Amino acid sequence: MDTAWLSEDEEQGWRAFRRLLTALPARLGRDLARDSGLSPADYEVLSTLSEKLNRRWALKDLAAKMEWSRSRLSHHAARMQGRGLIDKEPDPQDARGCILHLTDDGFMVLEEAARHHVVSVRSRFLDHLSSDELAVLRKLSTRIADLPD
Amino acid sequence: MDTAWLSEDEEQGWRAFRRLLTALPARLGRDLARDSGLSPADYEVLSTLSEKLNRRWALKDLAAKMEWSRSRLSHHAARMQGRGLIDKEPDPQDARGCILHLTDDGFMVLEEAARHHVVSVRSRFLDHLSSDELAVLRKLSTRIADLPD
DNA sequence: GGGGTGTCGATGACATGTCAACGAACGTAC
DNA sequence: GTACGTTCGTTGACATGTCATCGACACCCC
Repeated sequence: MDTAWLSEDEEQGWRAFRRLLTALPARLGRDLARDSGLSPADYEVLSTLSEKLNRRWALKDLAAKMEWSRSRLSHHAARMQGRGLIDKEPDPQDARGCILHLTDDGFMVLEEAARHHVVSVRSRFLDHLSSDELAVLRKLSTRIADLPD
Repeated sequence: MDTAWLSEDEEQGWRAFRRLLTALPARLGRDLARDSGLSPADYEVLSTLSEKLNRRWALKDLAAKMEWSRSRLSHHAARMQGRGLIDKEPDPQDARGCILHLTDDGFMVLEEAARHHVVSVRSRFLDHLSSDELAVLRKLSTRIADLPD
């Protein structure tokens, strides 16, 4: 039904890719939870925060960078604050805003998680691609992700 | 952080692909909801059910086919039954089990949804790939998705 | 400097998914 | 035929995500 008006090649390609689209994130997410007790969302927040020099970021900017809604990040940050991974401070520049920052605890958790995560990404993904395939994948991914929303 | 021990090429490739991994399902899901009022999960249940000749499937078999947990499908099927998209019957072969079947309503909703969905998959994905790229993507997707869990 | 407009983060209602636990029914071995 | 372990679908508690709404504040323009 799904692919009633696709050619045979298109249908097979789309089917195969759709399987990857569900299986790969599920596997990486399971590895992450097992190795570090983090959800993929936790990991994304921590790693994005850690990219800033002072490990601080205004909520709205972090949300924009990750392409999350402010609501989603507000909910998630509250939970992560409860676990001591990040802290929240008032923004001195804007009394409406708030600054999220990675705690030392959060940073340590992230470093340990990253060590495992890289292994996971390799063993479940990168190790099974030739460099040509990776180049093709990168080009096509960029092209499609860059399409207007 | 994420990619601290990846080569430059690996990091760029993985980053680009990760963007696709989140952006594409989000866009297709939005299209689906807008065009048909279905969630991606709804659509998957309906289209998988419709593949059987009699549009009937034991819950456990449907769950296995879609690689869902029985719990997830039980929850989801209950909601879809409430909307009249599917029905639930006792399994004559096994008094523990139940048979899900696509209602006429559900089938009509699916047909309309599929019409739009194909357009969506084309315009957001297939139309932007050469046939060579699609072939590469299919091969690599199959290889990676087929890895053990 | 005051008023309208827009942005910020928080919140509550809701939809969805996971997990562990459960009772009922199955199937096998005795 | 009955006792045992397994499988079935359901359920409840919980984690997570969306959306609409809100009060507080910022910004702009007069």
